[in-house]
Amino acid sequence: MQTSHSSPAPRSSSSRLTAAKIAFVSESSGSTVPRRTAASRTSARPTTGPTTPALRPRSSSRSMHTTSRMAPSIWWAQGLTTCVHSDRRAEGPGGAPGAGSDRSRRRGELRPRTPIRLYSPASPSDALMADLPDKGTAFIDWYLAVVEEAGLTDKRYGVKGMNIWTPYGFLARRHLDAVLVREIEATGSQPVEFPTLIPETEFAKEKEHIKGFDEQVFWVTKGGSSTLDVPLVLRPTSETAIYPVFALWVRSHRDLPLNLYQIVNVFRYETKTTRPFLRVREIHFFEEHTCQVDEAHATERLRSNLGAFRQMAAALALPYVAVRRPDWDKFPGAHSSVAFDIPVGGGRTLQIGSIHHYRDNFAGPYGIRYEAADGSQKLVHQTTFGLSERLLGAVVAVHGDAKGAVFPTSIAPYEVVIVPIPSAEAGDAPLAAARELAERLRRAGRRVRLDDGDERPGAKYYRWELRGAPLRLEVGRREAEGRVATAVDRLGHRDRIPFDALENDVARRLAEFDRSLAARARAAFEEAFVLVARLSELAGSTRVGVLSWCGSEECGHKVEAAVEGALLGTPEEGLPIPVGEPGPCVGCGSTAGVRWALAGRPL
RNA sequence: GGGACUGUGGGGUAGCUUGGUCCAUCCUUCGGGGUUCGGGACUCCGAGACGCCAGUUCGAAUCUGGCCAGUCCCA
Repeated sequence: MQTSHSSPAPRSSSSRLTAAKIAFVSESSGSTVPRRTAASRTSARPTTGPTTPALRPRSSSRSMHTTSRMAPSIWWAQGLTTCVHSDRRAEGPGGAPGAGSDRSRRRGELRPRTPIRLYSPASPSDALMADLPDKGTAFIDWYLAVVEEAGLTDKRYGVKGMNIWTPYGFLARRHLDAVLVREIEATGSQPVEFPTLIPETEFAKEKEHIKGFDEQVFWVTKGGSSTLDVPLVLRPTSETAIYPVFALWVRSHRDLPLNLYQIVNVFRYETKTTRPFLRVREIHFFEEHTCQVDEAHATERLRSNLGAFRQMAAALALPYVAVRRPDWDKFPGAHSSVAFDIPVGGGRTLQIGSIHHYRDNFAGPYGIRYEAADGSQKLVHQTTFGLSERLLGAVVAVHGDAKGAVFPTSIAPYEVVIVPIPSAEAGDAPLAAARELAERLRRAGRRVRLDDGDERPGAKYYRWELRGAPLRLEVGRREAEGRVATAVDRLGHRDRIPFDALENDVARRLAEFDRSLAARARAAFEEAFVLVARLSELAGSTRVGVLSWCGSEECGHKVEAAVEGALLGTPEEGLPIPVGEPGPCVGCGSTAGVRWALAGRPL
């Protein structure tokens, strides 16, 4: 099919430049942000030229139900004066369902509508709350609505699967990257960055690897109007970019181990439906590549990676299972692969990272040899460790709730949001107090945002809950006079924080919030697995199945057919339910070589 | 790879079947003014769209073709 020459060049680059000029004014550095700068006033509106195809909204039958109101115009870049308010029905005259003409009714039949049950309020006060699809019954619609309405991404870009990192999403990503960098460097890995383009001649050296990625690569075949002698691959991952150079760098056992990582964008031509952060064509990718003296050291390196990931996942409060993938689902070219899977509800799972043992599969074709202490020439054993922006999607998917996103403080764009409550009688006091608190928290190293926009306080509460800010400080007349702030965390815990104890109490509240968030995620995680003794129990299961498996591919495929998903592999770490010895294989009844395995439906 | 469907302001929509009453409806949004502010404020004024290109026609958002973009289903 489209293996070569598939470069979906956007039509009108000039119109996209216009889009790029949209002002990104205020999401930046954390603290106080002036309302409505001159820049935002003048450049906020994209020009509506005769044709701006790249900016056209994509429409779908689904999106009409989901990301309705408050789509990301650039309210997030302004003084945040707009509100999330929605008239809940959008059914003024003419909007009422069923009131259309014959034609529209006919069309309604033609267009299969995803039945979306809107969040059903549990109490009258909740009725005003979330206007999001229900997370439990319409997960993907809920997810899309949250990432867009929270201002984490803008997918209105002319290339499918290539979305825009808006300021709020970019900040979250930057903090996420910082966590990854901190933990991987703690294990002695060093940063590098290799080029984006790979010559076809290098790309083609490892057969399994190419077979795995061949259908997913974007090709660069021309420079200007002349055809390139050697076509270039836009890296779908960087093995083939890095390993020819490793062959130059590694000469002696004294050069080993070589532990390097990079955080770069990689490109994969996804043909299926794309989802922001979860399945994209331009991937924000973390990849560690190492060379070790032998297999034992490589295994040790992977053990170290497991430890690093444990720390990363803990920082994100994400419970996960480390699962050894079956042979037919290994990374292309790997000897073995262990993936990190998380349940995201309804029996669905999401792979949020993986580590791979290559043995010398790549070292051979790429000639990565060293002279050992005894003078012999040996091939290195290699490992890799891969993570991506999916981690951000996972944070939304796991922690998010009926009110929207929820960020752990480790990667929250703003840890603390301060909302002043002005009133005629209080005058400037609330705002002055809010400024004081913001400045002190900023000095204390907190990421803080003072929301002094024009909206009413309640609108700001809803917005920052949707956006997932861990802690909100409310400062009105009472707080200003009593010098005690009202603190409400994203899980609803309410507290009072004396101005005098601000820095310490905020730190304590944030720590408590993180613990609560982790506990909530952990509780859901523990409910997400179920022991399964028969294949028939897998059909329609809303949990991840834990079953006995003989290890054969044949039985593996039986399992996959039964779950209408995948046999994820054998759990090695993190399975939250106690299991004893595996019983007979659910596929063939054999008791020889049985091991536990997980069956789920990858998202 | 095969099949089906959809494209109307920033977002969601009405209008399309039967072409004219449409310099396109309503909600939201955006800009400006005023009054407000302890859980999604109100008000006044203003702004913004028929995916692109051809064709049919006196006349196209509406019909036809191609293209582009997107969605779903099957392999």
